[in-house]
Amino acid sequence: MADVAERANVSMITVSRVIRTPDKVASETRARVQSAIKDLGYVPNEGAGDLSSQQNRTVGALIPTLTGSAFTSTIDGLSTRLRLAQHQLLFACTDYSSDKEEDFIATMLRRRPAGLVLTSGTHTRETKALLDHCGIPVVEVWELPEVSAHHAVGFSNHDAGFAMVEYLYGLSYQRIGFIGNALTSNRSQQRLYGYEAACRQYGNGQIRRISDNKKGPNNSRRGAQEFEALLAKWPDTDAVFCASDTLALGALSQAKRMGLSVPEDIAVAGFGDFEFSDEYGLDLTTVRVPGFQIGEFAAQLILNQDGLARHVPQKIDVGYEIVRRRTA
Amino acid sequence: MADVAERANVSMITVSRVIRTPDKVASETRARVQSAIKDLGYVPNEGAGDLSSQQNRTVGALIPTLTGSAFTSTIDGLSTRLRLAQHQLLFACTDYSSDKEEDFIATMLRRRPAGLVLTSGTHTRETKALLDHCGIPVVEVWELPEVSAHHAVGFSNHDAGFAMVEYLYGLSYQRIGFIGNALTSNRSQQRLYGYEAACRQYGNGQIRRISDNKKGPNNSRRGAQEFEALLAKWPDTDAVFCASDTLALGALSQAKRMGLSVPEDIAVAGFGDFEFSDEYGLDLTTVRVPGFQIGEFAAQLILNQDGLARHVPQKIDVGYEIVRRRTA
DNA sequence: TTGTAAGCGTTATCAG
DNA sequence: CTGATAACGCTTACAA
Repeated sequence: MADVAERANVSMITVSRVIRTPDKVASETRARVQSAIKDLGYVPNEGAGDLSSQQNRTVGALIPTLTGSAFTSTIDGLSTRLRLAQHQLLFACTDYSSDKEEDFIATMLRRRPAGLVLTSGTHTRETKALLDHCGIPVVEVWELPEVSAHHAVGFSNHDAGFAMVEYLYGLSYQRIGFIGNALTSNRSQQRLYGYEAACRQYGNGQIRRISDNKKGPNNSRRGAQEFEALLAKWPDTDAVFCASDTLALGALSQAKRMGLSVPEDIAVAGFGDFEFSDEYGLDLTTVRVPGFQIGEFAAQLILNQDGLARHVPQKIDVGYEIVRRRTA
Repeated sequence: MADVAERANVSMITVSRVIRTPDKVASETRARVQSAIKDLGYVPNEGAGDLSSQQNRTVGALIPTLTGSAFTSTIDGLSTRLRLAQHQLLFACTDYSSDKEEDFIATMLRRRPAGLVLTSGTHTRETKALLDHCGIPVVEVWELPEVSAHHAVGFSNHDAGFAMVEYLYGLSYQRIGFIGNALTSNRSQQRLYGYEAACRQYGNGQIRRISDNKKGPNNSRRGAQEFEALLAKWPDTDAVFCASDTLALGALSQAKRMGLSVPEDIAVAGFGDFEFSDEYGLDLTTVRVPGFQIGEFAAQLILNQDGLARHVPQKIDVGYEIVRRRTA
């Protein structure tokens, strides 16, 4: 920057102004500085600028994993919206580990980001303390906690689960099972609660669910295994609600192996409306959630807070939608 | 930091040492400083540290999009490996736009990252200039350019395409088509070239491909459309090689709609071995690539360069694997 | 083992 | 409209 200033015969602060507030510089001077910048290939050091101005155009985001994840569109949305505001995204995968999450959050906080976007409402005690004292906006996405000190952009997983099971009952299915490891996240847990509530309201309240407490991700393999176990235990099950489309894919796969036709012998419903869900004649009935929008809203929320003293945590409900296809 | 120093009755530099090189501080002093840090909830400002030490523990990564992308596992791998080295990931989605790419790269460079990971070998003139003069290691992933000023971690898309088509000829398929928009990336282009080379070597050299020059992503819809158009033009086609599994999914979907059975009437091969590819009796024959490893290697390459003067660009070939399943 | 002084590259503040 | 000066929070280099 000193070189640019010298070449343009101005002081450094004028170079700074040309970059940040071009209007406040005489057009002649501006032109001189701009060509000096170009000639020298000068790239401003934003870190130094942040330090000096006590601002930061960085936002941190944490996701369990990206592979086969429902959150990819949310990250796309975040990235897209942040770019428009000249902000950058610090990103990390926690791999479903609370310890890694804590580690990542602590590390990100050292960069003094303008905000943090999280996909997990459950944190270690240490993490909570970090979050409560860091003084930047924290946005939880893909859920809508009743009480929370932080912002949230999402929807009611309970209500969405309830709505899907209600829909199944409306189609006259009577003996509905639940597939999915509810322990992987609060989201899965809430979908399970929604399922249970609907069973109580529309059915006889019986819960059909293999709760083996096995750890592990909600992948297709698990969907297939739980489907098989569920039918072994309750052979007259006529529908299953899966906590994710990936689980549903496994369930459909297993149904096929077992010679069951869907939805005639058994109906299958998923959650998420993943890319593959309406393809290959899969035609999966599922719950659609506006993932990209969630990312955009989360970014916007953080951008809005910029510089503000802390105030009331906001909640944005983006809703959900039952997508009726062939499997139920 | 000044507060911590005062509370522990030491100078700031001692606090700094306790954080960065604890061994170089007397254990008593260290304990005093550490408890002061804890009491005050002090979080070091890494940006300030970077500025002072002229280092940076940040790595930038750019991919077209995350949704339904083959690169998600690579980002997971990057994030995982970087964490072990206490580095952080700056991430952005270019949305297949060269202009956005240029914008993102310019913006990231302002943060003075330790390195850059890119998924696109084709850049605007401006971008190339930026990359050549930025003085940090740049790693191109998912391909292996013959000549390049940058590092690369990937595999030969040409050879992988060739190998798959060679495999199809080995199964006695004779009239093989290609599905996919080769213009979306150099990777698709190379896969097409590989297909063409195999057709020349093992077949009569005829190229069956709908080159409508339509822009747009290689999604399932496109796979279905191209499949239909291909068969309309060459009804006796007995196999298709798709440039991605997502395209293949669309092709399979369309085959089903057209009442064709796979692989009896027509074989279908994909590329990528996405999560869904061996599920739901889809059993897609495809090419597997170690995406996670690519990310890990790319991170490692950048970490290795840290502080070094620039030297010979390295190329790491992670290979590929034909995954033989039911569709071909 | 600890401390002092200088400086990293930028911007806020106040003057002119 | 432009500039001088003093930070921003930390680390290097050198001293003690």
